[in-house]
Amino acid sequence: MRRNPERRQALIDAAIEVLAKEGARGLTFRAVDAEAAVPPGTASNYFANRDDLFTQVGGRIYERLLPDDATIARSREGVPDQTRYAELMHEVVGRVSAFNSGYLALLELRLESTRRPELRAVLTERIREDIDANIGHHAASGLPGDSTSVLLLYLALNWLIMERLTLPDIFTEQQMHELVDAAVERSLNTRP
Amino acid sequence: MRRNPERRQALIDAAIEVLAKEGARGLTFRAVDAEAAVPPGTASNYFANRDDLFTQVGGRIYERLLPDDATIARSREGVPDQTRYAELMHEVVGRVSAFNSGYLALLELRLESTRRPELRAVLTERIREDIDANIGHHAASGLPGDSTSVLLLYLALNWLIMERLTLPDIFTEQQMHELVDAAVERSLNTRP
DNA sequence: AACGTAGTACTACAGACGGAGTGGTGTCAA
DNA sequence: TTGACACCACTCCGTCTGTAGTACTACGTT
Repeated sequence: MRRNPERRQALIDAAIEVLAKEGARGLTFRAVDAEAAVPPGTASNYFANRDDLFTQVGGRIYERLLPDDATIARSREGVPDQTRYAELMHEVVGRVSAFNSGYLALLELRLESTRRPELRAVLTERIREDIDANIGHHAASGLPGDSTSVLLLYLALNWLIMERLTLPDIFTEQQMHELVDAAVERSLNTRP
Repeated sequence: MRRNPERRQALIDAAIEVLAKEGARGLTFRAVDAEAAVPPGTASNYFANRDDLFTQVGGRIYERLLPDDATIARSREGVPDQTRYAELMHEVVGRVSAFNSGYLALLELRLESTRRPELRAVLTERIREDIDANIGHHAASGLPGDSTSVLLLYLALNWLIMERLTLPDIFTEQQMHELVDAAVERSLNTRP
């Protein structure tokens, strides 16, 4: 088990690409080696077995999907109102669906987690953290809408991205844009 | 290419189970043969190649996820109000997540459709039909809420089922129940 | 009722591919 | 000199597709 962190990260990034391109079953040591353009056998030195590979990718992939520091900083600027919030959500949807392979890989991992308890445990933890962070962030912003609003938004936007990435002809760009706006609007403007 | 429709259907059903259990890459002729408990080589006689197998499964799986006639009949009874509508949505979520392997198989197919244009075409058509039917059905019911409401509900419920099937520990049963209610409520009670 | 034919179920096999794992070699740094 | 690491070669194993060939069954014909 090798310890070179840069190389390990590069291998994990390669694994994400492989997941998106070939699916979960296609994620093998050989495929990762090829994708990362390292000599065959390298990945085998960094991960004990395929299970370990899945788990490590599951642990890191969420970090790659989160906004970078610059984006976070920008998100804290300005007055938090509905327009601002909608902009943010567009940013999230845009960023996540731009990192195409990352989200597809996450979907593959979710399905694979049906068969791998360790992977499921890792993903559950990461995603719960993310959801809690979103709820907390929203509460701190002082905008209307309770945690249920945030969750409904979370649900809708996730499937919207899913739809865009897997069956892009179902909705037009225009429709998707409107759906994001509508989701934000209805999330914030709740009836008593 | 054999023509026995019952046997073909049985093989497709077996393929759905295989998809859910083993993932898209695990869907092979041999695996289908084994799942359907028929001699090896049988599936190979019913589908020209793997691509054909995927496409045929994609064409049928949606039928297995739709409500049966009895459920449709019941759904037309009673006065259409919000309570009734919520019941219906609970029925949908319950039915679809009860047919566990069917929905998982559909998710696998969606991901696989990234790599198979024919499959993508089939799925796109089926899903668009379903969405249009839902919008039409809702419009005919006379309940408040426009097509955007229906779409947002569609998005949220789909991801909710996804969450329940792949990472069941993210939300409690209680939470999921509340989310369905909240989604219906907010979908119907829109602000001008 | 016997027969023939077509469609289908089943079996077996050939050929090929790809992946896991392992042991070994060269190299660089402490 | 020793240890960690990148890199490479090789073997074993499992599995997949496609096809050829045989056995069965149902049905129509005479």
